[in-house]
Amino acid sequence: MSNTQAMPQLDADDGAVVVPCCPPLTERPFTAAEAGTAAPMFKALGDPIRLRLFSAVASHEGGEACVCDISDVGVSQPTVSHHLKKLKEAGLLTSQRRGTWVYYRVEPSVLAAMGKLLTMPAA
Amino acid sequence: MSNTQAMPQLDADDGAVVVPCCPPLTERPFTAAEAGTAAPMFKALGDPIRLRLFSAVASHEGGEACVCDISDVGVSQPTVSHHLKKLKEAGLLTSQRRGTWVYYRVEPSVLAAMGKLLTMPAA
DNA sequence: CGCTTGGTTCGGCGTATGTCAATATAGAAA
DNA sequence: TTTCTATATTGACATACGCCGAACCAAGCG
Repeated sequence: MSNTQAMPQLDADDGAVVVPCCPPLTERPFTAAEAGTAAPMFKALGDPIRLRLFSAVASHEGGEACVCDISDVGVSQPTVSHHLKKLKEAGLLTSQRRGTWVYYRVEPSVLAAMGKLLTMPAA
Repeated sequence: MSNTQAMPQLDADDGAVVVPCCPPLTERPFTAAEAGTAAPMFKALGDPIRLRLFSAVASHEGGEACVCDISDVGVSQPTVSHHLKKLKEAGLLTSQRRGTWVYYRVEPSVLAAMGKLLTMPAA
């Protein structure tokens, strides 16, 4: 599972496909395919703990944070790890081990893409 | 359930709290309270069917659509109704009965608020 | 090597969620 | 009123999800 081979369209670590995705939600009705791509990103942010973890990483210096810096969200450490994994699988975060610690960082392009989805029709 | 009394912070129809909510996710770590408020909105859009329904309403003329216009998303009629209810409870949609038909419309302020959450730190 | 610290994975448990068929309600129409 | 159409609600079911403790892996240190 944790082989380090080069894999196309995958993040440096593992499982974190980065896609451009979809027009604004208000532009035209989403197709099933578009919804299937975009929904998991919203879903990933749809849990309070994950939202806090994501915000903690995103607001951290350099858009990057060690797990140890953001683990204080009121759940056990395994649960934190589980949620970070979900965020990574949704393509919102990437992870990198540096020595003893593991650092998570936001995927800026995905954040921007989600922002555009919620764009209003030019007022 | 469908009493028509004036209720503070509640939508005209029922259960649809409209809140301004939270700074950008990247500004500072979300508090538990902020996460508890914002997460349900993302959660509501975290299902492909709901995302399509929401997009269908949002992209419809006048940001409003009859249920009959958007029900073709591949699930049964009760399921459509169920998802629309969820979107309403999350404060993303409001509903209004006009004669035989029920019209759903987007809550523009909430859409804008979610967009701001995903704002990047001024590049 | 063994020990300690940081983090992930596993197994299980209780609850939430998505779905449908069946039924109920709201209006319009006959 | 009876009937028909449009939508909502109920009840049941299978699956997904969030959570924890226990066990496990990875890296540094004696």
